[in-house]
Amino acid sequence: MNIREVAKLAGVSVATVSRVINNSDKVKPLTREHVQQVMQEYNFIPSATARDLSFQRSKVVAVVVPDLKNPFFYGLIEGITKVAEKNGYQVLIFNTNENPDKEYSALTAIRERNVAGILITAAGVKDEKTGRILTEYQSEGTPVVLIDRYIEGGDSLDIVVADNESGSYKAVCELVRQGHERIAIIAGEKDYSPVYERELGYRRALLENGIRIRQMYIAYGNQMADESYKCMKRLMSLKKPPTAVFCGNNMMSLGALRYLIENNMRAGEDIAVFGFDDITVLNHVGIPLSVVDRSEREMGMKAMEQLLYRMKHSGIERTKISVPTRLILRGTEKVKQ
Amino acid sequence: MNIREVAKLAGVSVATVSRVINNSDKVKPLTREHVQQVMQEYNFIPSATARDLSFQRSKVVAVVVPDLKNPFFYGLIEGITKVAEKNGYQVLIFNTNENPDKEYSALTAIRERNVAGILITAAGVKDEKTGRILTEYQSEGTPVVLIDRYIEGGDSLDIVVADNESGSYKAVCELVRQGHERIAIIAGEKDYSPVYERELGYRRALLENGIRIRQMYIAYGNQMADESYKCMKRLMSLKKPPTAVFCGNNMMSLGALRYLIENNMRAGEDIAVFGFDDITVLNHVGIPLSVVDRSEREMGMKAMEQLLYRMKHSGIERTKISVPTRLILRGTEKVKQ
DNA sequence: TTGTATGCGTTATCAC
DNA sequence: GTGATAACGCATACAA
Repeated sequence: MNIREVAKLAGVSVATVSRVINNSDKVKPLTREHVQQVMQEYNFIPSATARDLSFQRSKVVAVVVPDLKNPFFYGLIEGITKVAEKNGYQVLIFNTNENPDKEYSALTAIRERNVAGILITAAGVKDEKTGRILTEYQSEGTPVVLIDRYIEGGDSLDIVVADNESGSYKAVCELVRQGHERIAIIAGEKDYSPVYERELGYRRALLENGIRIRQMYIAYGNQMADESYKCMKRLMSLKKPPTAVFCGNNMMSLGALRYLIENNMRAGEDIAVFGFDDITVLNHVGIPLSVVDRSEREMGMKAMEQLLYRMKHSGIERTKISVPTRLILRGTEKVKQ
Repeated sequence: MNIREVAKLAGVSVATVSRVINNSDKVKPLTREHVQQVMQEYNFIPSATARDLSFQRSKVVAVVVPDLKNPFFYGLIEGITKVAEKNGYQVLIFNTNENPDKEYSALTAIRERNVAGILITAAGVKDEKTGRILTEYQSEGTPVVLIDRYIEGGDSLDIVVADNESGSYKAVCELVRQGHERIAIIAGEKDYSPVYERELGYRRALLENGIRIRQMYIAYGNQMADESYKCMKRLMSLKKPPTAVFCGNNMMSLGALRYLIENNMRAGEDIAVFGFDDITVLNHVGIPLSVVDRSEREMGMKAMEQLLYRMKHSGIERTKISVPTRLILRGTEKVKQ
C-alpha cells in the first residue's frame, strides 16, 4: 500500500494525498477528511525511507558515545531520546568504546544515511580527524553538537558542557571551609576538557583561598576507575597524605572509594572525599558521597534542543551551552575529629 | 555525487558501479579496480536511503527497551550494537518507559522505516496489542526477537531469556546449604515472566529441600526499588523475620539493601541477601552482594545473532534461546553466628 | 561481463 | 485547490 494506491482509492491525485499527509493547508477540508478516511481504512503508513530520499534528509539523529557502560551516558541518552521523540525524531546510536578508529567508521556510516544531525561525545579529542569530519558535516548542512568534551579542530561547533571549572571550584572551596588544607585531586589527562577544567577549578580554589598548590597532591590518572585506584594509593602513601580528595569524574570516584574500602577507611570519617557527577546506585545502597552534580539528562535535552534549533537557523554563530552544577553534600566532605 | 556521476567518470554504466559497491562477483577485476579508484578519488559515499528504498529494507534494527535508566539495558544494548556493527547494521533506539502506549507509537514509527528487524523487551506484556503487532511484523517478513520477557500473544516469536528458574533455584539451594530455613523472596508481578520464573525457581528449591513454602515469606512488589524497599520492611517486621532474602532483580536488590542500610543491618552478617543480576557499581565500591549473574551483554549479542539468522532463514520454527546463569558468591549468602 | 530501462514511494514544481 | 510529472539515488531484470 503506497501513496498512489491511496490516491486511486480516494479518487484524488498523489499530490493531494501527499498534502494530506504533510498537513498542507492547501487542501479542501472535505477532501482531506475523505483521504484520511481511506488511509485509515486501509491502514496506510507512509514510507519514511521514500520521504527521506525525496526530501534529502531523514528524521533521524545520530548519537555517538564513547562508553555505553558509563552511567553518565544513561542519563544523557535518555534526555536526548526524550526531546527527539517529542519532535518526531528517531535516534541512531553508535558506541565507539573510546576508540578513535571506531569513531571514524561510525562517522562514515552516518554519512550514508543523511541524518538530520549529529550529537557526539568524541573519543578522538586530540586526533584532529574527528574534528575535521565533524566540521565538514556542519558546513555541508548537517548540524553537529558536541557534548561534554571539546575537541581538536571543533572550534566552530556548538557544544553543551557542564560548568566544570566553577563546579569543582565550589567543591574545593567547601573542602576548605571544612578546614582542609591538604587537599588532593585525582586528575585526568589534559586533553579531556571536562576533567581538565575541573583541575583548573581546583587550582583556582586553592589559589584564592591562599593554599599552596603542591604537585604531590595532584595525581594524574586516565579518567578510569583502575587508574584512579592507583592514584589514591599513591596519595595515601605520602608522608603527609591529604585529608581531602577531589575526584575528577564518577569513575574516578569509584576507584578512589574502592581503595578506601579495601583499606578499611571511610569517606567522611578518615578522609574527606568529593566527587564529580552523582552516582545514583550509591544512593540506593546508602553509600554517601558528596558530589558536584550536573544533570546528564538536562545536558542531553539541551543538546538535542540545540540541534533542533541549529537545523532551523543555520549560519548563526557557534553557541556554547553551559549546564549549571550544584553541590550535593552528604557528609563526605568532612572528617571525623 | 551519486552513482550516475561515478559511472560517467569511470566510463561504465550505473549497473556496473552498483555491482562494484555491492561486491557482485560478476564484474571484471580490472573494471572493478578502476571504478573503485574513481569512487575513492571523488570520495563517493553511496546513499543508504536510496538503497533502502530500492531494496525495500534497511540495514537498521530497531531496539525497543522499557527503561533507559536500568543498567541491565545498557549491557544489553552494548551487546546488540557490537554484533550489529560487525554485520553492517545500525541500531535505532526507542525508550518506552514501561508505557504500553509509548510502545505502541514506537512500533508504528518503526513501521515507516522498513527496518531489518526488531529487538524488544516489551512493556506491554499483558496487553495483547503489542503481541499482535509484533506477530504481524514477523509474518510480514520483519523478524522480531523478544528479549527477557515473554508477552501475551507473542508465542510465535523468537526469544532470548536467561535461565531464570534454574538460576534462582541454584541460589536458593545455596541459601539452604548455608543453613537457612526461613528464606524469603521479594517477588514481582506475575505478568513479568523473568521475575515470575525466578519465583518458581525459589518455590522448587524450597520444595525439593523439604522446606515449607510460607506465604508470609513471599513479598510481592512491582520490580522497582521503592516497592522492594517496602517489601523488605514488611518482611523484617514479621514476628519471625526471615534469615535470608532472595531478590527478584537488580532494582529490587537495591531497594532491599537500602532498607537494611537505613536500619543498620548488614547483608552477610545480620541477614543473608541474594540478588538476581549483578550490579557492577557495587563491586567498584566493594559492597558485596551474592548474585545470580547472567550476561546482559551476551543476551544482547545472542538476540542480535538470532535476528540475523532469522533474516536469512524465515519459516524455521520459533526458537527460544536460554542464556545460562551462574552464582557469584560474595559472602552475603551467609549470616554471622 | 556489461549496459538499458524500470521501479522503489515520496516530495516539489509546475500547470490548470 | 488540485493534478501530472519530474526528481531523489540506487538495485535489478532483462537484453546484449
